[in-house]
Amino acid sequence: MFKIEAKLTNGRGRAGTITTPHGTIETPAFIPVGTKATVKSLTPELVRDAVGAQAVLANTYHLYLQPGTDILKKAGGLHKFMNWSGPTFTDSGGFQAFSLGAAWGKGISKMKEKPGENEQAQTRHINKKLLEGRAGEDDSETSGAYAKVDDDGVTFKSVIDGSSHRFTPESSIEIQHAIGADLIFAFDECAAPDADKEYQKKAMERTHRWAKRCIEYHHSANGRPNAQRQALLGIVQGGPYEDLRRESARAIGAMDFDGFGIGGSFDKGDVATAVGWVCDELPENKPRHLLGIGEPIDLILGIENGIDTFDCVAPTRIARNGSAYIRSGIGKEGKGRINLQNAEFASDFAPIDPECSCYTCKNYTRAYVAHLFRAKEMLAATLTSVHNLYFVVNLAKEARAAIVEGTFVEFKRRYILT
RNA sequence: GCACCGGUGGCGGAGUGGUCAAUCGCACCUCGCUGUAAACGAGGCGACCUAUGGUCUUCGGGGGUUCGAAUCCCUCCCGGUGCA
Repeated sequence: MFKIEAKLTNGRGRAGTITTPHGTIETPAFIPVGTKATVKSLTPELVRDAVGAQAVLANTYHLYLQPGTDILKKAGGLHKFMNWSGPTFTDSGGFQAFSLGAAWGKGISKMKEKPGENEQAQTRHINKKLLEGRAGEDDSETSGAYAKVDDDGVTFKSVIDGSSHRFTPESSIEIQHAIGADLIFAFDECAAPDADKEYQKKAMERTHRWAKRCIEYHHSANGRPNAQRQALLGIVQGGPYEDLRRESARAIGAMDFDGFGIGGSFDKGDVATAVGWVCDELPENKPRHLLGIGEPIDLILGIENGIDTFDCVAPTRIARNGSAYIRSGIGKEGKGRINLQNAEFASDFAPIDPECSCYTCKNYTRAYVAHLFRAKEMLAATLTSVHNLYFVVNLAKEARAAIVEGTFVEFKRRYILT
């Protein structure tokens, strides 16, 4: 299923291929997120041809709520339903235990500012939590407005209609079998970045127990049509702590998974370090997916540290919110992105990124896209999403070529000014 | 010509003697977004200063009443409606 073609001599990175029933993924690769069986604002044809994506990743929780498992089955599975003929992933729904649970309403993401790095941001979060009376809530279980975790599974409220639902490792895998993606993820618990080490350990151990249950259920489901064709990836947790990360990678790495996901919360700016710990412990002959991480700088450093595939909502989300990636400034004082809604771009008739050769940059100007945003036209999101996704997809492709050709150092230097 | 209603910050529109440099919405200016609760969220938006405070100038123009006016009175200008 996974084949390594080339490796870095002075790093953990590798170039390879993941073979699936719906085609091959050349790695490293960026996988666009299509949570509800759609990459927001794009047609599958744009995702394939304009973006050049090899695979997409959908979400079990969201598809289970809407349109529901039965519709996916009747449609003949995710591929047919959304008219995407290439490889697909589904996330297990475990992340929603975090985003709809501990993180709900707190304005926090899984990326934590390192202490002292941005005290204002930290203070803002704390104040927000105090204002909402949430500080210090919950003890043994992670709970929030829409999700509550216990040892057996997670109880959810639908964000659509408030109805109650429950996921367990078994039910998550069962639903993922019905959806029929080529690569599916074990059901895990993503602990909040503000959780203490004790809780991170607890969530990690729970994730390990759930991992075993996922494997058992997956392997026992021989009668089901999709099960044997689907690759099951286990998820490493452990938060920002090296000992937990290594412990988790060893435990998950020893289980009978087809590949691995690295999930959970990280210290901002230190993702690559944590990724390195994990990849040092994981078996080399299976693919590694970094869940939910994918800013350009993270891609470059993640690839260097042994990641094969990435998914991330950032390219499409910031696109819809008016920001576009540009090559200059990545990882340095420049931000590596521009906010097209800033006044300066209203009459800037250059392409979004002068160095980019995507469909948007070849045909449209910053001023035009800026106008679309101000006018609240849908095309703004489409054109900017095409650019941002092309940017990260292409970045991973360039990295792959650089690994194969032995020019990764030069590749890295082109983007990151050191 | 007479009568009535109305003129508030870029726009719309609150306020109708002190707690008003003036609620709110839009626009505008920034910032943030990392397994999508997200085409979203946050902050700013008269000027100046020895800034968790102070000073000055603002509610069509001018004048007045009052300790104090966007708010009351007089007058002028402008807009709308009605009657001749």
